[in-house]
Amino acid sequence: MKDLKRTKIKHLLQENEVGQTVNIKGWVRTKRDSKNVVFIALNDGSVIHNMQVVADPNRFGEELFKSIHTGACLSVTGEITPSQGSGQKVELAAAQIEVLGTADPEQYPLQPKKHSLEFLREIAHLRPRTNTFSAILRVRHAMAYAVHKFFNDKGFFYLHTPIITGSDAEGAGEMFRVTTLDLHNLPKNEQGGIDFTQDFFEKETNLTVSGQLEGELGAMALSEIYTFGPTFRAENSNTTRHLAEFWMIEPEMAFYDINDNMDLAEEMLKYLVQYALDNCMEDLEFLNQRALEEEKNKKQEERSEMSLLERLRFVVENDFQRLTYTEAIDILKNSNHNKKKKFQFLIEAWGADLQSEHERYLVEKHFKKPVILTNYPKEIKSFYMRENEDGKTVAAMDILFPGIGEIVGGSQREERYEKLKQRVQEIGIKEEQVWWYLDTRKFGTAPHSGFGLGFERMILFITGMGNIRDVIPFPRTPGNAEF
RNA sequence: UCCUCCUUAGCUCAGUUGGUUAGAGCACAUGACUGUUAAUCAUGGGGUCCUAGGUUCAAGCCCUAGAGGGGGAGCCA
Repeated sequence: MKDLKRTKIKHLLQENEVGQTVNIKGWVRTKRDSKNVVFIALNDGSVIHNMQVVADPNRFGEELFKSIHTGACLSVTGEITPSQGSGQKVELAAAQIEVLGTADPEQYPLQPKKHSLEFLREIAHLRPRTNTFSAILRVRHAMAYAVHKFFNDKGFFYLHTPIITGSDAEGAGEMFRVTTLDLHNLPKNEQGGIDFTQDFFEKETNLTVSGQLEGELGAMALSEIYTFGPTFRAENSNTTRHLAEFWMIEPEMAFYDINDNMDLAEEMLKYLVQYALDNCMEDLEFLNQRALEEEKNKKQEERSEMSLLERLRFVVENDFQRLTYTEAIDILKNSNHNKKKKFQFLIEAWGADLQSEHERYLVEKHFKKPVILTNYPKEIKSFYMRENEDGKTVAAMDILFPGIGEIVGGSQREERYEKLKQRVQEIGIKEEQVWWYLDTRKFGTAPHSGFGLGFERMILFITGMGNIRDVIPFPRTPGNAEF
């Protein structure tokens, strides 16, 4: 009996195994005892539900159960039987219980009760053992898998772009420096600056803030590629939607114009949501319930009109609203919100960057659905975006989601050599930094497009969580790199 | 980085106008209970009131500074 292979709880709850003798291993969620019977809810992370272990205390002796508390790890062997209670169909009648690891209840911080997310962040090494975080991590896994499946099925190639980069022209924010120099004794060059020729790469290097530029190199050979990897921003951003280390998905496609780009992004977002609905329903139902409980603590006007599951279905079933920046400015300028001066930043003239209050108004109040904004003024967008015929806007597109804001940012890339070179000069990027990027426009250039999707922002939307620190196992934010 | 709010038992929180020995629920321990569902019932232990300084006869409560955390803004994905 000792050599019985472990069975996952997910399997036992799905399949009819009544009468079978099986072994399960997992962590104790709760223990309830009375004189003649002990119930232990055991969870192994394979599924959100627990297996109820039923044991006769007279058979095992009192001492065994005194060492079993919430958090302990057990190996239990016994027969799967129909449950007499109403909470579950089957349960495990224990014949053998082995304590693999105890959890001293005076020290173990997790209790069978509701904990605040703030407290759980302080014990991020243990929070995967809660229902909420195990559900999030399973959904996160499923989404990562679905990203690869989506692109693979479309014939895109997964391109591994570098994490250490020697280029600081990506322009997406402050970078983390990578060096092996002795920080207490830095070598100096003749000008009195730091002599990076003595560094590991013999030049300044940083952690990547985007794989896009390298992604374009791949698209100019393989036609359609995507990247999916960690990205680093040393911005001092303290918000519920920014991390210093996050995961980004960046497809890049030759021969796609801005409209093809939007179609792909919308199709992908819908695919991911549908995949979660098809494959993660038990976890989503739990998260839906959790979100409903949380809503009760909010003021009436801050509550969302739809539940999490309703929001997910809504995204799949409805087309995203597409409009240009110029149209958006008109809507905002003529809105009662603007006339009654309810915006902190009033919309007055064309050319201003949209504040998050404006984006929220468009998505949550005006259209009440995901919005794709296009053709922004070139002054407020990046150098590599393709200039439109009007000479003042670029073929950019941002997808805005309710509650999250910008979830996708993309554009048709400037494929004309002279135009791109001119923009590089205007912005003040040194040509020797991006010569390889300019080469793609010199040799066999082609119209192409791409976008970036913040993976954690997508997980925020799908799980209904409110803080990005709760949808990544070990969040990195300013002042915090614990665990 | 800016604005704003918070910090009291392991956790979630109450604590009146500044006034005696700082409370509750959960958790934990002990006991009871013939099948529970975050079990229930009884009893018990558990406190650097974030830190430092100040005002006062008297500070958990008022003032100053600092630390940690939440929310919002900017930057963006």
